[in-house]
Order: sequence, then C-alpha cells, then structure tokens
Amino acid sequence: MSSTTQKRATRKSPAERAAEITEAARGIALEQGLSAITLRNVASRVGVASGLVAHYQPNVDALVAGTFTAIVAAETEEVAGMLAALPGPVERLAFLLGTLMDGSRLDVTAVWVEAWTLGRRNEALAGCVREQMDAWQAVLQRVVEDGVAGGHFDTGDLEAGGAASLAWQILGMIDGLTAQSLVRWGGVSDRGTHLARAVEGMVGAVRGSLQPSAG
Amino acid sequence: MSSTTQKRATRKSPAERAAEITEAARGIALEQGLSAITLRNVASRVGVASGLVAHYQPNVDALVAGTFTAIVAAETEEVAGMLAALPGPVERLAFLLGTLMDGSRLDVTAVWVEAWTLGRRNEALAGCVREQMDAWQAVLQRVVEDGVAGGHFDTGDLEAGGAASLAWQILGMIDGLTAQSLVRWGGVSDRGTHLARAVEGMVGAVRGSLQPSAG
DNA sequence: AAGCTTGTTGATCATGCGATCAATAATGCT
DNA sequence: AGCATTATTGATCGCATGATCAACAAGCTT
Repeated sequence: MSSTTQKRATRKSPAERAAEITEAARGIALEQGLSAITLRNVASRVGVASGLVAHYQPNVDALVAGTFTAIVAAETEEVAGMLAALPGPVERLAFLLGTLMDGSRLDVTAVWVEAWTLGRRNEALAGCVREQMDAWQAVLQRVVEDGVAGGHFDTGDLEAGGAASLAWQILGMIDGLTAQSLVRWGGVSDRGTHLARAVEGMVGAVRGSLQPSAG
Repeated sequence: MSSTTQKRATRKSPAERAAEITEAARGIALEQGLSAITLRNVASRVGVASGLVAHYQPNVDALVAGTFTAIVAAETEEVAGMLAALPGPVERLAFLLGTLMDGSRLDVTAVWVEAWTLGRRNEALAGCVREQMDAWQAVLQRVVEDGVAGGHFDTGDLEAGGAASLAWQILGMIDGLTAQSLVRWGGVSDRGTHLARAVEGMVGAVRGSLQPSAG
C-alpha cells in the first residue's frame, strides 16, 4: 500500500483517451451487457474520473449506441472478410450458418438481444440496430443472389425481391436460434444441422450441402 | 377541481388488491416493457401508495417474473386451446405459424425479448423464461409427433429425439422472426410464407400445406 | 522560466430506484 | 358502541444514475 495508486491519470491526447473510453465501453458491453455502460462504470474501468467520460461523449445514450455499432459492425466485417476467401456461394452460406451457430459469439448475441429492447428508449441506438441489421441482411442477400446466378441455389417461383426476402428470413432464423442458445444451453445439440436443412430447403440447395460438418 | 381526488384508496380484500396489482403490472409490461415495472409505477397505476405494492409482493424481481409468466402462459394456453379445436396436425401447425407471425402480438414478443436480457440479472425471471420456453416447445413437439404418427409429416432419418429437437428449431425460428418484426416493421412482407416453406421442408409436409393462406 | 492551453478532477444537483416501518384509518367482530 | 384486526399510507434510508462545472495541473509555447 504505497505508491501503486496514482492520484491523477496521466494526461493523454484526446484521440487516445477517446479510444480508451470506447474500448472500455466495448468490454463492459460484452461482459455485462449494454445497460452496464454508465459514466462511472466506464470511468473506473479506464481509471479516470466520471466527468471525463461525459466530456468525451455527448451523452450516455450515444456511447451505448456507438458501442453497439462498434461491436456488431466489427463482427459483420470480420465474417464478411472470411466469406470473401471462400470459393463459392454454397461454401459461403454453409460457413455462415456454421460460424454464427457455433456458440462462440454468445456475448455478441446478448448485445443484439439487449439492443432490441433498449432501442425502445434510445432512439440513436434504434437507428444503429436497424443499420446493422441491414448490413447483415446485405451480406446474406449477396450470397443468395450469387448462388442463384451460379445455378447452385434455386429459389423457385419467387418474385423479384425474393433474394432480399429470403435473406431476411434466414437472418431471422439465425437470430432466433442464437438468442435461444443464450437462455437454453444444453437444450438442443444439433441446432446447426436442423437449420442447415431448413435453409437448404428454402434456397433449393442440394441436401447436405450446407451441413456444418461439410463446411 | 373539487372531490374527484380521493385521499385514501378504498379498502379492499387482499385477494382483490393483489389481483389489481398483478393486473397493473401486466398492463405496464405490455405497454412499456418489463423494466417499467417499478413499485411507484405500479402503485400509481392502481391508485395506491408504493408501500402497498411492496406489501403484496416479496420484491420487485418476483413481481417481474410473475408478470412475465402471467402474460406468456396466458398466450400459450390460449393458442393451445385453439389448436385443440383444429382437426389435425397439419392444420394445427399451419395455424400456429400463421397466428404467431401475424404481428398481432408484438407486445408479447417484446416481453419475451426483454425477458431474455433481464433474466441475466433476475434469477427468478430466468427460471420462468426457461419454464415458458419448455411449455411452448412441448406444444410444438406434440403437434409434430402427432403429424409423424398420422403419416402427415416425415422427419426422415431423425433419431429418437427428433421431434423434440425439431420443435426447438421451429420455436427458435418463430422467436427470431417475430423479434425481427419488432425492430423492422415494413421490412419483409411475406415472412409467413417463407417460414411456412422452411417448416414444410423440415417436417416433410406437403409443399403449400402450411401456407398461411391455406390455414 | 513564465504563461497559456486544455486534459482532468470530483463535488454537486436532481432524479429515480427498492425496501422498510411506524403511524393511520377503515373494517368487521363482539 | 367499543374494540381488535389489518389494509394502507407516506416519509425515510441507502444507493445508483446522468449531467454539469468551477477548480486544478500537466504540458506546450514563447
């Protein structure tokens, strides 16, 4: 108990400090949820006075919305990047289902679910949620369209907007099943298998082509 | 401004007052969300002092959990009752999909989604959520099993627990899509159609037999 | 070295929360 | 009518939140 406690935080450049704050908010959101993002909570994690956090952010709602976007956009971009490295739409769709359902991103899922509720009282967050859902849907739609164009998928008698609609549908299924895994861990073992089968039917892919094991 | 304001609430029997309180909590949850259930909020809705609400409930967490169960169990029982009146499993599954996806229960959906998040900090609520998910799954599983036994459905090479697993899967899809409709209203017009097609593929039902229009 | 810019502090305000409990008043019983 | 029971009040405590801002001090410029 001597000198480990420094009275005043070392002075840093605005950019650096701002980065620390958003990073701390990110960590809190992933570990304890978006609603755990408070001025004092973030401040103590950075090792700084609460007023400083307020100084770098217009208000807490904005910090929450920004943190949501940071977390989710990073995930989207990461997955989209991995998709680009795969040879074709079948592999991409299979990889998408497998990756999103493997339970390794439960913390991000929890952020999604909480954002749906918090968006009710945080207008900025609500906008970000819609944006990020659109981004995910766009990624999925692209894969579906490529598959149809290449003859790997057959969406049947779907109208023009079929791929878009299908992408929303698949996204909704993934959301629901991952959210479910948030609450019911051991409930179902082969979520991925069933989902793959369902999606195969929807996009007219060859049976088994989207199975996680085949990815 | 004369006598419309009564200073003291009329004295009522414990059972009656308790019912008023749970009913008020229910209304608040449906209109403003589970997190809007506070002692003062409920009390003012009943027209009573905050202390009285606390007197009728062990704590707020219990009231929230109980309110969740009341809302969701009522829905489950209502739908289950309607199912019983239908002739067979195909009609029942079609009705289930159509009813749950028609957007007439967005308030209940919002309660579900919020409960998933709140369950993280409210142990009693978490237990209720699991209970109610089990109840829904049981209803669905029953329909699927009946359909398989009657030869209407064909779950293919599924192992013994196939119907249970399938029921979880379908439930997850419904949850995800309804939750999605909570945020993205006009996004997709034919959610029901796509879901019906997906489920048809999963349970091996005749194509079009689960379409909402055919329900 | 002096001075100025600005990153940083922490106390402060208003608000809301759950919970508690002595005091109060309405009811029903004798 | 008198009394015992009990439903009801509302003030109160401790705690947490977001926001604000005068005061402070570190570092840069001159």
